[in-house]
Amino acid sequence: MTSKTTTIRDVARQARVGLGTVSRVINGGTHVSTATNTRVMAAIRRLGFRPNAPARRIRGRAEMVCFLLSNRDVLHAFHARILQGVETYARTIKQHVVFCVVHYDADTPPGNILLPPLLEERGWVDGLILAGTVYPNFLRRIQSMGIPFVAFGNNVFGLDGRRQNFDRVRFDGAKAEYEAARFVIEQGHRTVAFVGDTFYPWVRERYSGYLDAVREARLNPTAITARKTMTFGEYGEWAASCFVEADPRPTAVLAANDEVAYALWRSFRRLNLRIPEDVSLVGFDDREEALLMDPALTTVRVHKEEIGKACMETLLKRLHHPEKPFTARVLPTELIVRGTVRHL
Amino acid sequence: MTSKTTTIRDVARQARVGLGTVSRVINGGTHVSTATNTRVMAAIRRLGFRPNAPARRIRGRAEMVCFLLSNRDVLHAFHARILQGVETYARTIKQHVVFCVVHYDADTPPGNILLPPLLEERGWVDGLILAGTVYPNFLRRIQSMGIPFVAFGNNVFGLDGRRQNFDRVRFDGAKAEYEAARFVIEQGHRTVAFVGDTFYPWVRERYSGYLDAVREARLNPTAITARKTMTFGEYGEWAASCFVEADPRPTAVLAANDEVAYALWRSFRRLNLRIPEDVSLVGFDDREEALLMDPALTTVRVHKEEIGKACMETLLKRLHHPEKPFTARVLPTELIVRGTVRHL
DNA sequence: CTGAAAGCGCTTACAG
DNA sequence: CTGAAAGCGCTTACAG
Repeated sequence: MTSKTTTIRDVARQARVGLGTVSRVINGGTHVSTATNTRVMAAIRRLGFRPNAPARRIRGRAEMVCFLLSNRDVLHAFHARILQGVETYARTIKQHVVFCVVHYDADTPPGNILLPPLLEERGWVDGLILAGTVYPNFLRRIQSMGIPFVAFGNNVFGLDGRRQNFDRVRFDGAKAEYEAARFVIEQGHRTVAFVGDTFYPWVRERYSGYLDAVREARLNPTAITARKTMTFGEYGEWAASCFVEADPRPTAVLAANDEVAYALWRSFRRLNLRIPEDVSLVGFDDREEALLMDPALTTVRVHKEEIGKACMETLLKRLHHPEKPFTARVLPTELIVRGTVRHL
Repeated sequence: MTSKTTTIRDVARQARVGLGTVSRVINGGTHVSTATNTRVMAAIRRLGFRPNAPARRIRGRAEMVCFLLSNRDVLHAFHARILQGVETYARTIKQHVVFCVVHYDADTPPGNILLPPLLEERGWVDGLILAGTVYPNFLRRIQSMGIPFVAFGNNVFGLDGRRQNFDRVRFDGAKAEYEAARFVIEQGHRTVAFVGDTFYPWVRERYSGYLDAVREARLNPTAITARKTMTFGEYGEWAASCFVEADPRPTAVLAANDEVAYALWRSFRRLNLRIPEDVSLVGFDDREEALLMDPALTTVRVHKEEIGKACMETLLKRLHHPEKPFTARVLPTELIVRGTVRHL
């Protein structure tokens, strides 16, 4: 938009050096004498020169990675926090990150999945961070692009144990839920329920952790895990109505995530069940809803920013060492005890 | 990463045409005979050729705009929806949009505000969409970059009436709040309060609409608008505690936004004030919290996706017609009547 | 309509 | 350490 953009050529003329020298200065000033370096720097400053980034990119300078969020209509706060982690870390290491969203069906053939123009076109990004829900068809689509990527593993479908040819960052949902269930049991609860649609692998994983803890304590599992095509909120409401009819009624409920927990909380209140006096409640994720509840929700905290940072680190390693074996990094979680579990 | 990237040159050889012809085909195929066009297309398909985007960008092809979100720690759902609108619309017109965040203090000198690398460097983006909180110093920083931009006007500080030399998209907060207050008054309420820190221009605007309606009805304004350095949630809690002591106690409260409304709702419940039986409540924004409340919150809906789309449209017009006068587009709002206002 | 050439802004060997 | 030249992958006048 400026009438005449100043280029590397202008700087070279101004500083009375060759084009290559200016280029070297821009790229760190190695192999340049201090004298010329300062002269060139001065010229750059005087002319207000700023290198044209896309031009540099042609030759491999200026790395750029893409944070690709799939199948989230509203930008989900959970993933937004992961993105935040990516951004923050990228800044410190002078990496560029662009954010893209994509929507697709689980049964669309890989070739028909429409990617954002920034990915469809070649040359923009060097690598990908996959967040959101990743079905196998999407994974294949991405793999066919032949571009390095790392996935937030908890949301990937069809990963069960099989050896995978891509990098992952994840947390151990089974272990986390096992610990949450242990905590509830230690508080004296004997009828502990789990609520969550196990169609989703990340719910299934949490469910298995719940089962481990309950069986270990020689209690009977009471779970609502049926597949239902409804939102997590609706699922919680539905589950709450099931519980009032249950006999014995659980004294504690582990919700697959905070969204389900919130819906349970609201529904229980409507049914005149007080929390935690009548029912104890534990969530998962530690999202915004957890603090909106009253009392605040006891839940499993997932360190979203850390996940973002780990994704970026993993991707960078891959970019610089394409031949190394694939990794699956596992991040810790943390049980946050607030006010929704009663000691019996 | 592919061993040998195929270029326009490979396509030209394969199709037995010149480089220029391939370029023309890529860029829409005008001024090319149907025969050559199909031959080139075939070659492109066979070779799996995809043009290198940054290379095209050097010469002005491939437009790219930036959605710049400022001073939002967690990606605020409100702005996320605006971004969604931008993305969705951009897709239909084959525009690229990159998302960036920036953090700064209101009193940092413009020159010292650190922008994301994607903006600091030249050549990446053609235009900017400013969302988040925009203080005057930030506005100056952006303007000094000499790059076209459009701002989501409601969140810009220091805009009062003055003629501005940039494009804006906004909604009329005063009119919206006027209508909300009118509605409450028509339901029979005579003591109607407003809660919100008028330090924020968008709150001040809503407050003025509230005042208009109350005065028009010859009622006494009862407002809590003091400047407090706390979150909106804390502000709501604090305001609730003020109200229980007030005499006469307001029968209805207009909250500056849904976050304040949620805090009021929770605080009132703790104080054993039922909503809407004892106090009626109206929010603003129609964010996620509105539906988390029980009963659901009556609030003013802001069409966030529409704002995003309008921003993109405005920016594109500016990009293609740099000389046209600046515009301030005003989008409609909508009062969503749910369950928190009682008919007296 | 089409090819050959010059050019975009930068980087990278290549000599010195 | 440094300049002149060739090159990155693409686009844009320029002839024809």
